[in-house]
Amino acid sequence: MSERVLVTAALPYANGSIHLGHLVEYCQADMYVRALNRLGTPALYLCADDAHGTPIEVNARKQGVTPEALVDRFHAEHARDFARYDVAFSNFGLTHSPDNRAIVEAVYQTLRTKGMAVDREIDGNFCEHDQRFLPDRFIKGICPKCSTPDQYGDVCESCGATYAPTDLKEPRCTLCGNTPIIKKSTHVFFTLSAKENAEFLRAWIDSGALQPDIANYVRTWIEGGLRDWCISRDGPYFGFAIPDRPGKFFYVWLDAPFGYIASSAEWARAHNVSLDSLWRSPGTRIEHIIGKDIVYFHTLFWPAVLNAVGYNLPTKVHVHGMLTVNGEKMSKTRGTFVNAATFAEHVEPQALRYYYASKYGAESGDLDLSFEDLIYKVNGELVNKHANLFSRVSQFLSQKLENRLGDLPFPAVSAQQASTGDNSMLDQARRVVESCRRMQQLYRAREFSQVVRELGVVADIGNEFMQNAKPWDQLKSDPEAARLTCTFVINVCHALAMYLWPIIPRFAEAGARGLGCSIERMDASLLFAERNRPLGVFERMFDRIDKKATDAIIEASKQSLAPQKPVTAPVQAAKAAAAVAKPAEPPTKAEAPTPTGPKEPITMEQFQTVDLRVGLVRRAEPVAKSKKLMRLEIDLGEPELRQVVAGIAHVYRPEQLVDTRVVVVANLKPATLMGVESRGMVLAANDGQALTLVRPEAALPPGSQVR
RNA sequence: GGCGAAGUAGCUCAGUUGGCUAGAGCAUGCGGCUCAUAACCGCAGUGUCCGGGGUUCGACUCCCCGCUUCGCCA
Repeated sequence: MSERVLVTAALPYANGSIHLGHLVEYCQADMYVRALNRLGTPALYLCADDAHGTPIEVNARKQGVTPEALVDRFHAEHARDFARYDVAFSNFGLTHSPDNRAIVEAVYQTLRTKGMAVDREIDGNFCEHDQRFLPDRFIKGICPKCSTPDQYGDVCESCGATYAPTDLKEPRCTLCGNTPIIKKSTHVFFTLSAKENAEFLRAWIDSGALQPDIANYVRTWIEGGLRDWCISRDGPYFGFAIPDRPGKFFYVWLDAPFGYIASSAEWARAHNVSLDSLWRSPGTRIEHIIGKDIVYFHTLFWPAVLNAVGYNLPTKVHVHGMLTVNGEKMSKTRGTFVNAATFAEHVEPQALRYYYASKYGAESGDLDLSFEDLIYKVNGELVNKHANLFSRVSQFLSQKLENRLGDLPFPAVSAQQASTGDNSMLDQARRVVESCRRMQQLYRAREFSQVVRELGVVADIGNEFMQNAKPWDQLKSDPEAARLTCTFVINVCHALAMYLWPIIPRFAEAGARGLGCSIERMDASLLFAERNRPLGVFERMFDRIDKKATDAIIEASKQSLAPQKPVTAPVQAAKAAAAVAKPAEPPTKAEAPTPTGPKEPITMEQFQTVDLRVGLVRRAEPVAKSKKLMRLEIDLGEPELRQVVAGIAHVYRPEQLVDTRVVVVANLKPATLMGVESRGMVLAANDGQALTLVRPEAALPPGSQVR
């Protein structure tokens, strides 16, 4: 059997939405896998949602749902987002799965047997109020070095000092604000510090698994001395219970990477092959694609544990840089922290893929997304150069030459020979083929930016050829010469479709349909064989991006993620609400629109001033002394629940509301009804008699926009 | 502080073992074409290759010092 490649992208955490930064990685890996497969190297793209850990456990509890429910919700959302960006996993699993549990338990047993998992008692920060040990990120206090308040338990954002949570001055639990105490607990450690691990890791790095700069980086860690790694956590924790250690769970960073293997297991079962044929097989190459931020986990613990338990080692760990937007770190206030879904609402996702491809190299440098640059690249290259070439030649043939290809003055096989440098049609064909062969190498090396450059060269050959041959002139004296010219250019388009596919598959497929060509294999030896047949029907392939669209992305990102601060102080808010609630509205009774009658038309802009959101009702109770009013606490995806008063108590009972979804006007000015402040309004339909809540049909996450 | 990356035309960048007049795209200017999504083709410029030393017949490329920017540091 031929060699197979397993490509993984890091597991997204199932506690938040996919954003543009995530997509840097998933698109890159997707292009790589698509390219490998079309180059004839079977490749799988494996990923999963990372379901475990304290943040998910705490967040689920806050929302009053089980961690499983929270995770399932994000899993569905992530799958939907990835599909929109043509990120096509062979399998997209979830680390909270039976396969993963079985794998992790077996790994643990092996480590125990080999004496590589040992117990050790350590001090932990324990909150007596919440009855739990607190991870570093759940403790805040004053930095011991520079006295900046409100710093996490591991590192000071102000001076960059690193320390233990116990070093903090005035440490507090971020959940309840109480001071944690020190408490002992027995934990399981993986004996990373054992000599053989350092030796093994040095050898593994020397095998060429890492880019040179990353290899250097990791070597400094090894030479600085490796420490044992704690692989257990105290409950309450959302994770896999450790079989022989009641109350303890496997640390998320132990089971998360095994999610790669568990995801492979799901794929293997569905395709009727054994897991061992993938992960314990000399015929498999494992390639991880990860961000800089998690190099540590993938280059020390992970290979060391794999080595200990006898799985295939990573052949490559490709590290990419972080995303900046418009030259700066993604910022929620600036609107540059953009969710995948938000971007896709305004700009065709393939534009982002093309742009990212034009920036991807094999090195680990950061990648900047400049919206200005995005527009330039997509409009100036993808549309003007590529899409327009398909368009001009297809339409010329269909309008003037019965949509039929002619023959070329050379056999396809002669296009495979080296260019001689003359400017003949054959020689230009050879240049195209040479470009395509270069692209094959570049794809394998993940040098996508150079692929994009090479694609530009090919498109230029097509455009220049058509321009110089002037088929519109040829048409007058020798229509067959014009047909010949177009046949050549169609073959250039075929090459483009074939080699654009890994980057922008739907664009390439639309192009191939119009040409009636196959692009199932990325193989330069198949080029210049398109001749003597009718052409397909041309479809418009891409539209330019308007700056208004990217502006809208930034605007929408500000809105959807800006913390919902009260617009005014409570007292002022009450006044403002009174002002709105009372006068000023209908001019006269006669002119006032009837409830059922049509209202004045409004513009889209006016409508968009209303911020409608999906809300998940957490608590509901009737307002005392009121017949109709119900006090609701609603999750709008904000840090805190929203208190909203709704006139629905005469129709709904509290238990009919809790844990159901409603639609909320999120930016309504606060008002006080019967002495209870209401910050928002729940939408309900009313025909004058019956009243019914407006409810989203699917269980979208709280805070989802309604429009 | 330590480690690392980067600094080349107005902008974004390419320049794999040191070698002929330092390149591409965009933007700008001029000209051409009309099949095409105001697209396409041709021509034209401009650079103390961050600064300063050094090695060399020769340095954007190698070495040292400095400046600036940006990452990472369990």
